[in-house]
Amino acid sequence: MKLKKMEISERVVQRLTEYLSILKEARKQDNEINSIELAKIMNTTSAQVRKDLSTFGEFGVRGKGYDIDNLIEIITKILGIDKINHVIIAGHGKMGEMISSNLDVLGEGFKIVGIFDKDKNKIGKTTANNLIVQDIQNVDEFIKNMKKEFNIKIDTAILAVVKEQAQIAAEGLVKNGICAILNMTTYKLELNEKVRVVDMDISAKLQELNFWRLNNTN
Amino acid sequence: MKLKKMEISERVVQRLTEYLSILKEARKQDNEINSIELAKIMNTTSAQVRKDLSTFGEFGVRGKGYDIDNLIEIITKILGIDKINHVIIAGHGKMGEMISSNLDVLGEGFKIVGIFDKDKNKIGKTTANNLIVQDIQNVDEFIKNMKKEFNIKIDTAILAVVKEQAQIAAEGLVKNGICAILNMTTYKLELNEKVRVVDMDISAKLQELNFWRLNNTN
DNA sequence: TAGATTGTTAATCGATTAACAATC
DNA sequence: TAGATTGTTAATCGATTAACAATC
Repeated sequence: MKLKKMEISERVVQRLTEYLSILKEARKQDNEINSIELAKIMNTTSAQVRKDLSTFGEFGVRGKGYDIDNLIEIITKILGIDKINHVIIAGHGKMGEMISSNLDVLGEGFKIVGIFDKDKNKIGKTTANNLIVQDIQNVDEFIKNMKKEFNIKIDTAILAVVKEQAQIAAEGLVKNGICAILNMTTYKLELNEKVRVVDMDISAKLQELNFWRLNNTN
Repeated sequence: MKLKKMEISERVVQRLTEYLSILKEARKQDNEINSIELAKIMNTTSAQVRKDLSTFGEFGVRGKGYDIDNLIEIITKILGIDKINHVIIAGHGKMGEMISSNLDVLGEGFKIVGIFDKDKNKIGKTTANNLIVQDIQNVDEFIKNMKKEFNIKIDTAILAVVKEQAQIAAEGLVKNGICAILNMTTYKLELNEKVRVVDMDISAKLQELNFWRLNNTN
């Protein structure tokens, strides 16, 4: 598979994840789909669907449409979830626990290999997925060890500490080689721009929703 | 406070929630902030900050900047979280449980007043916040009752069921008057366009993050 | 071949930013 | 008044969409 290399917008990547979810659902009914059908589910135009997909290559068949399995495979590769990506969780409060006891929420392509907290009462406890909560102080050692012993490079973390600890915890992770953070806190992280951060804030999303509920113009 | 009524873009509302979070943090240090400082934290331009805010009115003082408390109050009102918004949770699995036992994640302005599930083993159980999990079949009755007895109108729901049940559960909620849904599932809901849906999908966000990690051009 | 749908170009639309008059 | 920063206009940039040649 040849992928074009170019400037890709955040919007396109967001939609890519939506396409993937839709395609997996559509696959239950059919083998093929065209840009018109995809657009309808996405609430957009067929032109956008075709343009989005053509960002990465030519995956369709003129006169027919797209093979769903093929498209799923391609998007899966583009998102890098055709392989297992090793992830650590920083913070084993309610949110961290929810994830570690419900690994399905991560979807395919991700594996939690370490869970860290700074609370002495939590450290040493075994989690639902049979990992042991480790001292966040030892994250450095852990990452180095995973590399040395298993040749597993860990550069992604889910940040699920309390918001007061978010910045300091994130900085610690970055210091130890983490360059991708899923930020589950409300805190707006200020990090080296080389570090990728994706925010995932329930309260912010609820606020958005509430605004639209109150200003519904539909 | 006069608010201009006009077409407001989703981007602006998203940023509004970010401004609010930043302002609350900044308030710990200072009383005032200007568009340049705000822009720096937001990774954007001061022009955008001023334009965003001026969408809703004139809140700044030329030559000085913005009063943080004032701005917090205004944005809080714009987002409708100066009042309590009553919310129900549909689905009391790991995700629903995480929220109901960790109400802080909702932020200010939201109150969970009902929790529903279809699992007979869960119905009747008392949750961490002292609510009783109710049969999702009775959501209709519950909403009517809240209106009649307490004059509380419930139109927002957090959808935290398993993805296989997402569409059918959402349709049920909408039938009973819900018009705003925070969708915590991976399922792409297809509902009447009058219904506002905000998606909050961990796996999708992880996928996005993974893409950028792999294609880091920073 | 005729019909259908892609991939892509060009036109349109909307969002961001630069620049500056207004004004504290 | 001089200095600073807003609010807003106009210019720029980027994203969406319409339209159509390419082609299955």
